[in-house]
Amino acid sequence: MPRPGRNTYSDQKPPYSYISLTAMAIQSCPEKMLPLSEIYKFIMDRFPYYRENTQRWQNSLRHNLSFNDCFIKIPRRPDQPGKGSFWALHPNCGDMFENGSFLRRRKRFKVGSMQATDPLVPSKPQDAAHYLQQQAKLRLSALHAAAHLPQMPGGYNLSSVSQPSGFKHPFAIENIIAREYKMPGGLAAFSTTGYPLHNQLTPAWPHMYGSGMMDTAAPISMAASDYSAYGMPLKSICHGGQTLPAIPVPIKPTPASVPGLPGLPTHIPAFLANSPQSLSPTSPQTATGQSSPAAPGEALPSSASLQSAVAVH
DNA sequence: CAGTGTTTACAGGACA
DNA sequence: TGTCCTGTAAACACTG
Repeated sequence: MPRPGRNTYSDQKPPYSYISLTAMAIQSCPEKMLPLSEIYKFIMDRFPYYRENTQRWQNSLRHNLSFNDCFIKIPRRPDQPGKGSFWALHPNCGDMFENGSFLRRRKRFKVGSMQATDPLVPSKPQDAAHYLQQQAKLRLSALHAAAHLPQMPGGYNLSSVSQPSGFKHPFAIENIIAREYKMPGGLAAFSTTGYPLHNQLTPAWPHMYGSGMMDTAAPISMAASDYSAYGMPLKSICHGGQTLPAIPVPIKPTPASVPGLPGLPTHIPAFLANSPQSLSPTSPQTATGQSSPAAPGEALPSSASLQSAVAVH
């Protein structure tokens, strides 16, 4: 396991498998699905190690996408031209890494043999893709609606519409990082002195740092809502932005999920959502819900809000 | 033609 | 030690 340097081991290989990296990329996007090129971009933005030998690791990554059932290919629709499909995580693949290691999975995710995590989630890839696309539609509508919701006094407090259960997908960078906090020995320092998330994020995610998305006190603005957590305009991800599939997808529905809208919005990784300070192990990033910052991820409406939002549309 | 997606093969490491 | 997972390479087909 590579040991992070004092401030970074940016040029060393990250302690994540391609599956982890890909899952991170997908999870980091509020739409919970990304085209291959955006997955590449995410990894290269965040991990300088992968800015070299691109052909090698990108081939490996593509191999993983095709080979592993935990990734689902979601075809573009006619109104979203472009090359390649979107890739999403299978809704039931949530606990592959529950052994705490993101280098090696506890077990390989197989569609046929997987545990029925959620009866509402189709197990067949095609059905799952369709399911994800439907969820995406709902999410996009919700995002759109949320962006036009009237401002709450003192600003639109997104935490009030965030997932109440605080569920975090195991693939979320937030969880990956958090897990590493708990790791004894080497990786203990990883998250604090390891990847320079802040340093890398700052230039790479100007919209967050610049628009108040990362500012715990700043209300979410319309401008901010126009941008995904990916640091690029939602419109560009959504290819026109009106109907497109790219909406976040629930990985594991929460008990709070509304029937009919299983597990709707989940979250956005905290590293996208929180200020750099909150990456500290001692930071109260766990205080999600109440004082939770108006993070892009938390910006997703709750299931109930979603329903009404969708209904409005 | 470049990018994307699929498949096969093999080596190496982790784990039971 | 055998099995499983991961990483890598390569060939090939498809598509915009």
